[in-house]
Amino acid sequence: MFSKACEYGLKASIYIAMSSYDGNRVSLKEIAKEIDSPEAFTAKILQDLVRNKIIKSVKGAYGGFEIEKGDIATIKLSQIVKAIDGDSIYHGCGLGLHVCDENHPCPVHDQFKGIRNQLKHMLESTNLEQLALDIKSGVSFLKL
Amino acid sequence: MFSKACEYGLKASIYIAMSSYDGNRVSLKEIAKEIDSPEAFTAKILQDLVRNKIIKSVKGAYGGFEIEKGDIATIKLSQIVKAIDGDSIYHGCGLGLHVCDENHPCPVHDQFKGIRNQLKHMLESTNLEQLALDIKSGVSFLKL
DNA sequence: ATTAATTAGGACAAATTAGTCCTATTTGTT
DNA sequence: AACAAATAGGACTAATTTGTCCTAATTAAT
Repeated sequence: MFSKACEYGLKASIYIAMSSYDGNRVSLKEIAKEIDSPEAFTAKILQDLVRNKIIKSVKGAYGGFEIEKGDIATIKLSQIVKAIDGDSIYHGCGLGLHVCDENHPCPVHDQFKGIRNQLKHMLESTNLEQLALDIKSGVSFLKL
Repeated sequence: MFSKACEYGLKASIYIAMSSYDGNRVSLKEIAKEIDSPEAFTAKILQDLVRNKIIKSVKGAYGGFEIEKGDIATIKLSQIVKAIDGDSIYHGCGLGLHVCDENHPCPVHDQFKGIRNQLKHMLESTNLEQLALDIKSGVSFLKL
């Protein structure tokens, strides 16, 4: 569904949100450890999220990654997915046709429409705070 | 969502179904042309579908691919997807966790569950005949 | 029998995605 | 000023997916 990069990006964002919620800036090393991802690869993805202004980075000693407290509840999964995988997941045709719309639908266009819309809605209505709180309360997990 | 191989496999299957509906066996060359896919690569995918007994092949002159008429309406998209991409699309975790279930859910487990179920249901309830007839009647298209 | 049309399949090549390594830069601490 | 702890980023490697090419096997028609 999502690329590996996107999976790491989502998990990392959730972890950063969780820490930032408690006022703790976190290092790449800690993030990679906690979400069980390759460190250097995760670094690239975080750079990407920083460039897209989804998370903030602070260089130097005691630096790391953080999300401003007030932003945690406003960042939607859709922003992260779009930043990393683009938005092909929304308008992309299920069978890979270059043109596929109401006027010229692929054979599964209608069947996919509902699913894509549901996915889109889910990504646009789920924010980092919800997910971070679930982990803090032990309801969900970021690794294993 | 699906791999390229799976997209080609689905399109090819639909095209073969459509021809078989009219009693016409079709060659690899014709299939690749009609679904706009690379010929040799498509050959591999068709071999796979033959091994999985989803379509039938006939070697030699005047040979080609076909689906028994009585089978066209019974072949579900889910069988094709499973043969080519496996069933990770069903149980695979949205964030790539190795373990992700009700007891140990990832942060987006619940959000994804609905979408995956809808996708599963769609693939299991859509058969090749429906799709082939839509194309024959000009309602949907296999290329462009 | 020979030929032409066709699928089967192995070995390879190209493209994309995933991941690593090294160096530069920044910044707080001493 | 020097050092240590961090992110930034370029260049590289590895793995996977996508795609090609060639040869073998099969089969209908002549």
